[in-house]
Order: sequence, then structure tokens, then C-alpha cells
Amino acid sequence: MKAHQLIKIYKKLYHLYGPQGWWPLTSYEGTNPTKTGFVRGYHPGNYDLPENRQQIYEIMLGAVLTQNTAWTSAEQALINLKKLNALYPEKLLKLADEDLKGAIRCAGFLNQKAVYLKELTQFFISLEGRTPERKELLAVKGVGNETADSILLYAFKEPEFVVDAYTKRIFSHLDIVDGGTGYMEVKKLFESSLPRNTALYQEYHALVVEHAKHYYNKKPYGVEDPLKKILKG
DNA sequence: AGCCAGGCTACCG
DNA sequence: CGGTAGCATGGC
Repeated sequence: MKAHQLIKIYKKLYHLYGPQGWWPLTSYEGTNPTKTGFVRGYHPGNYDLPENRQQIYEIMLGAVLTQNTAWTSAEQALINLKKLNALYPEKLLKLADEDLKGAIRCAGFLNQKAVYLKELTQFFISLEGRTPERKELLAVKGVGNETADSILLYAFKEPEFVVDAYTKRIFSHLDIVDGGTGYMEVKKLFESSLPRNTALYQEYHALVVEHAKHYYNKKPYGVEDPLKKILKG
């Protein structure tokens, strides 16, 4: 049964890597130097973050900035914005487009991401503090399935499982899902197999990313992946 | 040098 | 509809 396998894998990953402390925030000064790609802002074991409007907003920006981009690059963009005092929705909207692009160019796709960030910011302001529906988020230009789920799970603490390219890569390699399985189908598999719990979903996705960086970021994928052993039993 | 990064949109058949 | 080119820069 797949449900049992997914739980077994979670326990193994947690044992291997420990709590990951996602989503990283530039305002958080803790460290977790064992993580690959570590820069700053992770808060392992603390599930209370984000704890204010500014932090929620920063996570939303980061979710767009990290699209198809290394987190270290996305984080540098956030730091650049912070230097401009622009990690606040009203301030970011006042930035000239050229200044915004200059701040985020290190995260790539600067032209489209500049547009996406401003649209997402207007959407955030329009919420007036409430939690958005998934459907509403998807209607914002630049927000697709993974970005919407990342925002709901990490910024708004909603139990929405996040699927990313690593998730598909790992679990298809382990023959738990088919290679061509669509986003929603994979998401539903995880959500129907696991307890509906925000902290668990947060850790699971973060652990998948960490595990992928160890065993699935270069071809051939999955060489000596320790998950293979525990699945045979 | 070339591939990969915590994807999404627009357009193609 | 499902599939894919294009988007930009940085790290290794």
C-alpha cells in the first residue's frame, strides 16, 4: 500500500535530516548549517512562523522568486529588496519597475517576475488579512499549482501538500508514482495517505527537497538512495 | 561547456 | 486537451 510507503519514507527522511525549518525568513537569525544550500533564515522545529503580516508577505514573494531558481538566488533578491525597504506590500508597489528588476535580477526571469510580484502584491493587499482560496491564488498571474500550495502551506499554514519537480523525480524513480502523473494526482496521493497536518506537510516537502539535493540533482538520479533499501521490506 | 535551479505562461498540434 | 519553447541569471 502506497500510504504506508509514504509514511515510512517520511520517517526515514526525518531521521536522516531532522526538522528543516521552512519557510526561511530573512528576519530570522537562527542557523541550521547542516542543510545544503544554507544561507540563513531557517527555523527548525519552530512551526509558529510566520507570525505577522510582513512575514506572510515575504514568503509569498519568495515563493515566486524561487520558481525554477536556486533558493540562494531568490534569497539574495529578497535581501536586495529589504535594503530598499521594499519587503512591505505598499513599499514594493511604489518601486519603479527598473529598480524592482535590478533587485531581483539575481533570481532570473526578471521581466516576468517583476510583473508577477506586483500582481501578487496587489492581490495580497486586496485580501485585507484573510486567507485566500486556492482558486483565487491560481488566478493571479505567475502563480501556478506549486506556488499556490507553497503560499497556502507556509505563509497561511493551510494543510495543502506541495508537489515539486523533486517530488515527481524521487517518487517516480522509486516506482511509487508514474513518471507522467499530473500535479493534482500526486498531491492527492500524498494528502490521502498522510494525516491532514500542516506541520507534517511542511516538513515532508522540505525533506523531499533536501533529500533530492543529496541524491537527485545530477544524473543518473537516485544512485545509492537509502530510501530504496527501506522499501524492499 | 553544459546542465541544473524549491515553475509558469502562452501557444502549438 | 497534453506537450513544450521561452523566460534570465548564477553556481558548479
